[in-house]
Amino acid sequence: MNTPLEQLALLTNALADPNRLRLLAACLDRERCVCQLVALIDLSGASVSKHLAMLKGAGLLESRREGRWVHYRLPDQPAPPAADALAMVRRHALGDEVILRDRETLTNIDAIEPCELARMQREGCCPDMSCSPPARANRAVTE
Amino acid sequence: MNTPLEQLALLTNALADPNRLRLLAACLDRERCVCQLVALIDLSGASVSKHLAMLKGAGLLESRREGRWVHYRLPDQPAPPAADALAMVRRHALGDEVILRDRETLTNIDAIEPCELARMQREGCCPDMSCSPPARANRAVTE
DNA sequence: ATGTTATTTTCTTGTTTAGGAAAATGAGAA
DNA sequence: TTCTCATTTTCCTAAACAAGAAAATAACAT
Repeated sequence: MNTPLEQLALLTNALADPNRLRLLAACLDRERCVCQLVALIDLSGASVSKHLAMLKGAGLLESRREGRWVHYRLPDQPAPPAADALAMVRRHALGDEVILRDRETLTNIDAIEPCELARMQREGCCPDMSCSPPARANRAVTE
Repeated sequence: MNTPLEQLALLTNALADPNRLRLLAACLDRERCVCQLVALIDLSGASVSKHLAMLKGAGLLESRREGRWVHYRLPDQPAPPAADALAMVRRHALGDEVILRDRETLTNIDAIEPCELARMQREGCCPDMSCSPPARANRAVTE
């Protein structure tokens, strides 16, 4: 579809944003629902969705719909340039402080069901999960 | 100086432009003078200079001054992320049509001394080397 | 010194991009 | 159906970017 040069520019352009790198890094070990990624990154859902679409357009992520939720994950068989790019991100982003903090936050997020998480976001509590202790922090906002 | 994440974003941003990829690819096998790169790419000298500065700022190129001419080349020991990026460019850009055509053009350009090349550019002949046969085409503008 | 010239920087303009708000879409639930 | 709601798209604004022209540097020539 594109010339290799344009393909490479598309790929690197998709990586050329800290928020997109964080989103991509968050999907490196498992698939993530959009609402989880919104909980992780301090951006509107619309912006997160657009960033994810860009990563998908570059062949760095795939998406899968499950009911109301959409999950993003690494491609089963990424094209060679994308595979190289992913390897580079793996090697050099995982040592970053922000990414490390993200990974901790994600373990908290993983402890919450997507529907609970979505409700918390709807009701405006802890958009960045800063109030959730390691165990699981879904009771504080229930009633 | 920067966090690894910012460093990676800086690096990928530097690669996220077809003209910059062409400039970088042109330096993959040997160092190149700015005037050679201006002869290769259809952009003003100012724009080429800015693109090169960006590649240099990302750690993908070094520069060396020799008299009036400035030569750009790959770093002796690129930082690990830059080294990975360069390997990626090597693997995936060198098959591109534009890059292949550039490499042919560069063999023509290499046959011309920098001072001749600069004079040709000054006097407005063949800014893209399209008139230079394989041997060396510097007489046509000499008179 | 003065001039010449290759490169860089500054300045300005048009295009692209990131971001949020609001409307639209898609998929369950009632 | 109608409602709810997660996600995407559209529309808009502000910041970032690419490009050339012109001014500023840097280095050699005279």
